[in-house]
Amino acid sequence: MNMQAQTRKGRKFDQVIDGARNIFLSQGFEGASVDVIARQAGVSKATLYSYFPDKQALFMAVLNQECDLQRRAQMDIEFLQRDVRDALHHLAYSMLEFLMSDEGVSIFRVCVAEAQRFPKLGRAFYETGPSTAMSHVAGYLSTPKVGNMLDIDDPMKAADLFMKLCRGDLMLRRLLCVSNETTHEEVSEAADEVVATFIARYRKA
Amino acid sequence: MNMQAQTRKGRKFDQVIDGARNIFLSQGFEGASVDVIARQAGVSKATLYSYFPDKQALFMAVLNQECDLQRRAQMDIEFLQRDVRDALHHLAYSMLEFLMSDEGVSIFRVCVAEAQRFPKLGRAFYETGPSTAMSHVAGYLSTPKVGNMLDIDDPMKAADLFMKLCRGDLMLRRLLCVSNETTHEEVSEAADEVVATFIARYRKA
DNA sequence: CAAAAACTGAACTGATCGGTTTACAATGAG
DNA sequence: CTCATTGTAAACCGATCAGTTCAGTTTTTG
Repeated sequence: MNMQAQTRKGRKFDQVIDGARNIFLSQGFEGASVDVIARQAGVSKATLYSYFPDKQALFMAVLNQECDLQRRAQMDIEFLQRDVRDALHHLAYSMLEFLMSDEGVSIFRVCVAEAQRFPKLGRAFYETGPSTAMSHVAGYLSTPKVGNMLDIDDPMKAADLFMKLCRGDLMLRRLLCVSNETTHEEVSEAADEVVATFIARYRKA
Repeated sequence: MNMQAQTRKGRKFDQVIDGARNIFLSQGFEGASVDVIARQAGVSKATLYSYFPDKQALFMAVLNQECDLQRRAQMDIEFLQRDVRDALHHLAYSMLEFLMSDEGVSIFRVCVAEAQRFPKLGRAFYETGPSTAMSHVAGYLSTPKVGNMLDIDDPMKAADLFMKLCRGDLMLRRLLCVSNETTHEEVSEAADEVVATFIARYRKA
């Protein structure tokens, strides 16, 4: 009967999420007023509140959608086939691209900002975001192919290192709005550096 | 005539800064109301506004004081004397201790949170905080003593790596309020890991 | 002591915000 | 067509907040 599997409740649901996403990511949680979100979404405030009980629930919905998207986009299986060095570079590059993107920076900023007064949010973000990513990396690092080249005893610790290496001065400057532009060359160079350091740490003795 | 070198303007100046520090670091910038700050400082709101033109200026004053304190506390020269490995460990340990402390986390959180709507703050924090620290580390890494043991061509890049290595999963969990407790052993272990990786990357060929 | 400077407490302004309500219009399925 | 669902616009509520004002008190200073 229904073309869509489930129209959540009404036709405007997606508009609301999209509008909220826009405003939240550019203004933060406190900075985003519900009136502005409703206007941006092209929806009345009453409609918005018929979908979500309050502002926090709306924010959580946006966060979940965003993390889902990122998770899906990451980790195309194809790269597992490549040479380990190439695969690591690809992995570092795509992770850096996300971390440095407007979306990545915004969502991280907002979650860190609100974590104290809204702990459920911090935890949700950590688990659907960085923690999941780290597990994926650890999974790859446990592969026999990697085991041939590197001597990794604790894959989670190694994955932590790998991700640490991606979060450097570049990202700090972005988070703090010191410099807002980053070239693809800079990113690729940074990815080189990540791989070099990672292999230096874990190469076979 | 005056016992103190300079009483800035009035007697209550320090009270105001201290009170503001308390509230800002625990509640964030938006979350801290000026009335609450004044009450915490034991000062009338009128007095507070006689020292600072507005809430942002007050926050900047707190930030500057905080970064000054941390800068002064860091980098005791004594550690330069030690064995390089020990010195690096000491450096990593004290940096980690600060990054994981309530103060360190709070100030970082607030600055990241407000950087977008208050860019001057982000820049000020970056420069008096992480950037200065990185320069200090780079300075030490340029030392002949270090040069004897490690092969560092670009000290700033190396310092960036060193600091990256300090900002791992542990700190992420703290920032996002996933886990609020960290033992000294965990920190010391993390410092070991920092040093091991750093030396692996830069040891002489 | 006397005058100037610093401070107080409380009321007040003007604005914003999250969330609710109400009276009404558009939509869409049977 | 009919009627329930879904949506709208705007007023409204109660609360909070940054910043000001002012009449009066305390502290400092000379």
